[in-house]
Amino acid sequence: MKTEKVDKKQAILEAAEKLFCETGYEGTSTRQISKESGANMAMINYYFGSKEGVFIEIMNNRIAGFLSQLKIINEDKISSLEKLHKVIEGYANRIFSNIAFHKMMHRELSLTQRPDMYDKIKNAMSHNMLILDRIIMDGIEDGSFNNVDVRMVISTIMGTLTNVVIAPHKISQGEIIDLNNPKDNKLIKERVIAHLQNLVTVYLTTKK
Amino acid sequence: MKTEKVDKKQAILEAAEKLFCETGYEGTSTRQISKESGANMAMINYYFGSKEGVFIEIMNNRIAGFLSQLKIINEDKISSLEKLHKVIEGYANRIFSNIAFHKMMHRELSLTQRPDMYDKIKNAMSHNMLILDRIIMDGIEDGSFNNVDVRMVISTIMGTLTNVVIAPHKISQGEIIDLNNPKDNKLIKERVIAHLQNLVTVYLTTKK
DNA sequence: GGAAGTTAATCAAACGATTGATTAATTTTG
DNA sequence: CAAAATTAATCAATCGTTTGATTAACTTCC
Repeated sequence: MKTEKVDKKQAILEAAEKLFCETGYEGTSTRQISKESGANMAMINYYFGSKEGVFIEIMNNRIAGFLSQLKIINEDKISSLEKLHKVIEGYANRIFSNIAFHKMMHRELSLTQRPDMYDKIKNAMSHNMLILDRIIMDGIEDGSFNNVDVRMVISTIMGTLTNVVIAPHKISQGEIIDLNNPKDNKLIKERVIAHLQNLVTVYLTTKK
Repeated sequence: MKTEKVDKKQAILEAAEKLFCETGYEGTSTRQISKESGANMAMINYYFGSKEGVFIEIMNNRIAGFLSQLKIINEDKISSLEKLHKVIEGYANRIFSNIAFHKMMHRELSLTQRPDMYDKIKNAMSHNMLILDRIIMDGIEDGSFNNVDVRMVISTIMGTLTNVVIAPHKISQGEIIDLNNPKDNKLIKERVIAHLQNLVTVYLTTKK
């Protein structure tokens, strides 16, 4: 029996996300999406109205999941430093579990075009930055953190994570690191988590 | 007299760079480049062979300048920490003096497409990372630096700088930061330099 | 020195291919 | 049967590139 009953709508979304990640929004044609998803071209407009509609839906889905995660951490009854460690771990896990999408997000963020998308990503990011901001500020105010440049520390945390997944990876003892390889992915992820946690601990809590 | 003699070739390069930075490679048409530069469409292919030829020429020009800068620093007779501080300052100055191009570089780096361009950027980056690697390794070997995860420290330095210029900028005491505004640009640049220099000093030289 | 030859630079127009989108007809489904 | 889903065919618009012709400046040669 061939009751494959693959949801065409979902198939389009998945194919489009894959292609957008690989070749960018402009670099992906609706015909490619059609072929990759197995759906007829017209289905794209039938379900999403337009190519941009597909893009927006993908972004909305992803960002929705992004937002809810970190709120809980900030309400834990733990020290500011422990909160920070948890946030770093949470960020890293999310980014490393979908590197391609994270790349795409940054790509679209660096374009002045598509202002609605830019605003959406910007808002999602700002929200995350706000949580980090609050945690670090609390730590400074209760005296457990040094009086650092909060905004810059946030840039360091987020920038390091982004750089690790985007920047070209060097050879590690003769073998090329491939973040699509689950083993390498896990290894690098744990390395950057350990590094960042150690870094913020030293930088924020070392007394002069 | 109508000897305007504007170098069309240069005009195309400048217009294309501006447009590529603003709307991306795929998002920019040869007709736009033609209109913006005042040159006939055919001139693009006449001088550069193709649209991609223009892109490659722009990249080559920029990267060429990028490479020579940092070599000198590493040959100075100063401490590893001072070298590191100088490199951070050098990076920051270069990035902040041409933010749009730096964005474009990162955009193209996140695309698996256009492998020749990817390789070019990757090589340029790798070279810079190698210099940083050498400086930090030397510091570790002569005992002036802690035994840190060198690759991750490099990601932190480069990632922080990139994040500051790419990530959306928050409101600072009621006013929006605009890195195209020379005053804001200088301010933020000095902030991130001070932050990174302080960060690496604390992280690399603080004894446990 | 001036006619003849040669060159690079520039142009408008057109090329075939591809783009995102839409139509109208057909099939599937409830 | 009617509504929803799917299809092939087609749309106008735009894409990057190429063409053939023209201009203007410079060499070459007698």
